[in-house]
Amino acid sequence: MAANINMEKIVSLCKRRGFVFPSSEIYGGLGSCWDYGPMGVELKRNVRDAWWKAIVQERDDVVGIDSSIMMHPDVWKASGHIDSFTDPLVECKRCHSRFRLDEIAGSTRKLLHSLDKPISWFSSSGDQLFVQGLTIDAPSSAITLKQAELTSSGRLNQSLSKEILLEAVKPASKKYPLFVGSQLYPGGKGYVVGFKVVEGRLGASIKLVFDDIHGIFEPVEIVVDFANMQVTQTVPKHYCPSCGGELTEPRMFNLMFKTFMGPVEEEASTVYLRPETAQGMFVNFENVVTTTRKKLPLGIAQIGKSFRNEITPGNFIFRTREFEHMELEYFVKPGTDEAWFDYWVKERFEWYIKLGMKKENLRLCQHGKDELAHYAKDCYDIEYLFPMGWSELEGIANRSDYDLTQHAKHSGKDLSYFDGESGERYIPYVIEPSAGVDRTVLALLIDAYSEEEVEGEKRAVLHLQPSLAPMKVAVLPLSRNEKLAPLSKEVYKQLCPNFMTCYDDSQSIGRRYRRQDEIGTPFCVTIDFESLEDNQATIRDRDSLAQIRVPVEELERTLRAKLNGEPFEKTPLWATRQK
RNA sequence: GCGGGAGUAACUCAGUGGUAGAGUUCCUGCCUUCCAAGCAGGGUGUCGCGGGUUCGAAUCCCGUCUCCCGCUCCA
Repeated sequence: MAANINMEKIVSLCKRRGFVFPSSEIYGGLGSCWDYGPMGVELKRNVRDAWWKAIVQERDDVVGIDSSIMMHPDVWKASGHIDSFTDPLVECKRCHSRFRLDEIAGSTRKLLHSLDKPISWFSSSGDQLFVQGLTIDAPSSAITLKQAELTSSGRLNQSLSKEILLEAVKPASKKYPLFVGSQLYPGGKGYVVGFKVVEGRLGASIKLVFDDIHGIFEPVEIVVDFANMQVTQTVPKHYCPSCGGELTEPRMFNLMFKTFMGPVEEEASTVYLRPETAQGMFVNFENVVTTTRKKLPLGIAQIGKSFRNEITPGNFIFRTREFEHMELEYFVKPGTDEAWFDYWVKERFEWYIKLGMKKENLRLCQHGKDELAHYAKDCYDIEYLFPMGWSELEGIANRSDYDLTQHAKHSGKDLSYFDGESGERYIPYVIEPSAGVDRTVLALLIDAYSEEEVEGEKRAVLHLQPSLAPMKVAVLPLSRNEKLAPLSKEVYKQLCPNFMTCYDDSQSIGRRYRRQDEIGTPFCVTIDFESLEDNQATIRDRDSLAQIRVPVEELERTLRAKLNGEPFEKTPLWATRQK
């Protein structure tokens, strides 16, 4: 992404040129919902088509389906979405940050996973206070003291209550680990923490809360009781990872949209809007296998809307509650899954480059074991450098045999596959590349957008690959002079059955070129007065501004060749003709 | 939900109590006009909504709605 591109520019362009509008705008808009306009719908359709072509059309091992958005409620029980899409959330009472409870507690590791022995020793000399004996199992080089507060009367300096960064550095000596100020040192096996006490005396006790700055480790609370010369350690229930504050009781949130099937709400059964299209492929696995007579490896692909009641959507069309998925479930023999996983990671990454995205704006990112979804054995993200930072375009997951096994269990149907070649029967593994259409559209817009100088004037242009451009050709009479209209209209009529073509005769020719640049139209066909005599028209190339002149009857063939990537000659014709 | 920001023309925004503005865009006309040309015209607004204060409110007060950003999440 170029440095001068921000989201506002893209949002503004989308609004002005008819790519994306806020949903229900005359009513003030609806949060996180967006409508695609005349240009946007073409671009989006082209993205879908490109995916479908690469995944279904050009492969003999993948077929498509289109399953319904509402599915049997038991599907979501089997898939695990009822459980894992229902996240208990807690909120910090102090800074009001919100977290998933399992992120803070369940999946985190203990910062002080063990104490060799209860902390039983401390000394105080001069103006320093030392606590010794903490054994910290922390690979990270820095942890933070999140909180230090007096818990009984005393005169420890208040400055201890502000956040202090504790850095692990080498001890000066193994025998006598040193401590200075508020730094934490690894002392052989354990750690020693020392605090500078400005005003302290026996009779006070102090509570310390330690936390890893990366938020990976569970916070630990240590109370040093000076009166009784005791140090006690407790693992507090939960503290806010960002400020160390107290958290509220967890509340349940279900990320799935719920609705009712049947006209009377009370009597109707609850159904969910699908949060992914994948389950449609799993529940139809057997249907597809038997009707297509395909053998494994076999992929089932689908493009369609999904719905997630995200706590916080945002970043334009990047995260919305209603969005469009392009998902492939690729069923393979267990044991071959890892090779196929690698294959699809590579294949999918290449796809974005083939769409014309700049390679430096794309990267692969492997999920850590901790971040894996409930069904995943391994997962890679394809990320794009959006204005707000690297964010995910697509996830490629090895879902193992999780889904088919779950559905077999819940439905009572045998979903194993009989491999005629080896004579074995097994539950296939699944590799799932799952991409977001809207995100891809956004990334393409950002990637294609550029501001350039032409003859000292600025122009905004979308360098979209021709296959993606909403309009392929614009027919532009040089002026609105009535003599030019008949031939121009004739050319338009000739081209529009073949390409998405628009016609524009308002205002100056230069202005119209700029308009087309801004929506990414690759070619403009200009009819001038000479055309009336020689029956030739000019084709102007969006990227190079070069022009060529071809007979009207050759336009369709030439445009088709250029749209398919035939190179354009470089001399700007108008420049040589004018002077 | 919490915090911050913002709602005025299609877009970007100015306008701190006195006739609602600018630039861009858009439209029409003229011009044998090739990269946002020129000239001449033109259009646009419940100033987010509802109350209140005031002779008078885009402006001050109260309420309310919505959007954007962050937290969160992940395609």
